[in-house]
Amino acid sequence: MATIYEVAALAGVSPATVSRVMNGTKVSPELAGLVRKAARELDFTPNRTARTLRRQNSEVIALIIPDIENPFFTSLARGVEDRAQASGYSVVLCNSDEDMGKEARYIDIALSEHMAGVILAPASDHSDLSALISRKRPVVAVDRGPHGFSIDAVTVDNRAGGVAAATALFDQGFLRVACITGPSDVETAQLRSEGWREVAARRGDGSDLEALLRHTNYRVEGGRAAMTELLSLPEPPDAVVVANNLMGIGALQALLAAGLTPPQFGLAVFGDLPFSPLAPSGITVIHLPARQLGVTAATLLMERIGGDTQPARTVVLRNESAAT
Amino acid sequence: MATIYEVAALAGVSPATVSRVMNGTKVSPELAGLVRKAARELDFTPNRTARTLRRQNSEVIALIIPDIENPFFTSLARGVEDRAQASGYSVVLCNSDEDMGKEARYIDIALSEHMAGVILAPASDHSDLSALISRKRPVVAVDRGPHGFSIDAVTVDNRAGGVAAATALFDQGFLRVACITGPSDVETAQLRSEGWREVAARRGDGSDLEALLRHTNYRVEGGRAAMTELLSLPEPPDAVVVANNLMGIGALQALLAAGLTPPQFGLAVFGDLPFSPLAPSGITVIHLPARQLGVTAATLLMERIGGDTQPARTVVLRNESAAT
DNA sequence: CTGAAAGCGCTAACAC
DNA sequence: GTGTTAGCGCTTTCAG
Repeated sequence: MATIYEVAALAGVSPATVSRVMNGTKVSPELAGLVRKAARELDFTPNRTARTLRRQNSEVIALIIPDIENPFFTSLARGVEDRAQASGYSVVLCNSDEDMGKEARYIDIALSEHMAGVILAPASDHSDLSALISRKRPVVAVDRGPHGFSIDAVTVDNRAGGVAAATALFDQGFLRVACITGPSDVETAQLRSEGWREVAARRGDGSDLEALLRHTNYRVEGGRAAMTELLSLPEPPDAVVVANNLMGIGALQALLAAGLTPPQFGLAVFGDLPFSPLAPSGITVIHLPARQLGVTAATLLMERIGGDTQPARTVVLRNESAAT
Repeated sequence: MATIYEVAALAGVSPATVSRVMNGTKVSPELAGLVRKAARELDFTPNRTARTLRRQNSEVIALIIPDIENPFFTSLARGVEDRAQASGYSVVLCNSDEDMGKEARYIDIALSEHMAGVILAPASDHSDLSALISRKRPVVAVDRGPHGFSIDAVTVDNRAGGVAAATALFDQGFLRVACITGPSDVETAQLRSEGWREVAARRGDGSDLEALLRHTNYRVEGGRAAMTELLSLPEPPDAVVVANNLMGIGALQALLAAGLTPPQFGLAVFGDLPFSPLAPSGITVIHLPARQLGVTAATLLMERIGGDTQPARTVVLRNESAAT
């Protein structure tokens, strides 16, 4: 792998001049020509490692998400990517798999590779961002708040979404509205179920709410299992609020398997049902602006990378419910 | 950010000793203890950039895929990740977006960050891997062959899949079987449609095959548009082979919109229909072992990184069709 | 077993 | 406008 010195030698100039033409600093056209020719001949690729070491920063940002197989997060990733590319940054995607250990490892990599910044959807409420903070690296939390750390964040109003979902179901005439939500140490899971609880406490049939609440993983199987469980209760619910897209699919599978087709059984889901061949009918979906979350997070990050030092901001995006 | 020198000073040893402790080389227990204590106190994180510059290689591999929003590729990514993590490597995911320009940029980054290797699903037949090859970096192509470059590859038998798909449809009694495939410069798209053509030429009703073939992008909208077009033909088909999962969903949308429910209209799709709430009935799916493709590719890459220099291998995974 | 010192390839003062 | 040179932080001979 050719170095700047070899290029310099071939072009008959100093390494500094080569560096200058590679970086677009002013150099006389003749020399620039020679350098470019030499670089081409040697198939020269600048060594980013060396450059990063010297400059103490790179042009790549890390995006750490908890589930790369969830279309919500890939869509968010597209948003981040598009925005970052527009500013000349590349983004590398890291899958924490809802695991704080893996998350910590990726944070470590981002840090020690001197990446320009990181955007992350924390794997848990206890995610440790202190390494990022203490080294003053630009960070923004997305989808889930940065529990206990004072950094930029962009989320949606999950509690309001929970309220809207439950309200929609009660308005449709259902009486026993259950709730399937995510892990109890994940913010979105808590808030969404809290929204549901608030409404259910007021409008429910007075039965024990905790019996109608299920915490599970944010996956298809989790939703299916929880739904199956709820259906086999002595007094089963007649409707359910499901806290994410994947679990929504699982719940729907369980319902259909039991011969219950919405709106025969009430169903409200957070996030769009991905890749549905037909517009889901009889299902209330709380639309989550995934891509926009990504774009916004990237925008905030770019500002921080640019040197913005104002106090941490939290931006809350609107999520419209769309009953269908 | 603390350096090895500061740790050394605090521990009263040389930088070399600190380095040794951090890397697990033999050091007396007393010194090792002192070093670890100092490192902890200073919240020391080794600088990977410097290490990589010095060692000329890193412990991260790049995975470049053409569409991060396609569950087939995210599933493949999980396979790569799991296998790589098992060997102590981290993987960063790059989305080429079916764009050779972006792809080239990511290859460049992988190269100039001295990543240990790269696995990529080429954006096109003309993808330029020469930079990787000439620098002798470990590379393996996955899902799509490495057109014209002699490197390891892992694929499925796409032509056979096309044959199986078309055959299944004719066997079901359909007479005019059309085909919706991907971009004409993408290998999988070509091979899958070739498989179809071979069968259709033999068993079709003798009408012009090219009129029944559509090339489009590998996306939902592409599939939907192409299906709509086919349906509006003077002599529309009565069945269709669709070359990927996303287009399959689009095609299904168009069919349902037209009031045509499989198996009323024949449908065979490559790749599992993701996140389907119910097992698709009346649809033939050619199962693609996405995760396994990833695992296998990562395994080959790990071998190459380990120094294996045998001639380039191509491994072809089995893809079973499952009519349902 | 430990330390000194020479770079890895690049950039950025600082001279000229 | 261009060249010289001193590092960025780490690993790794090479001595001791």
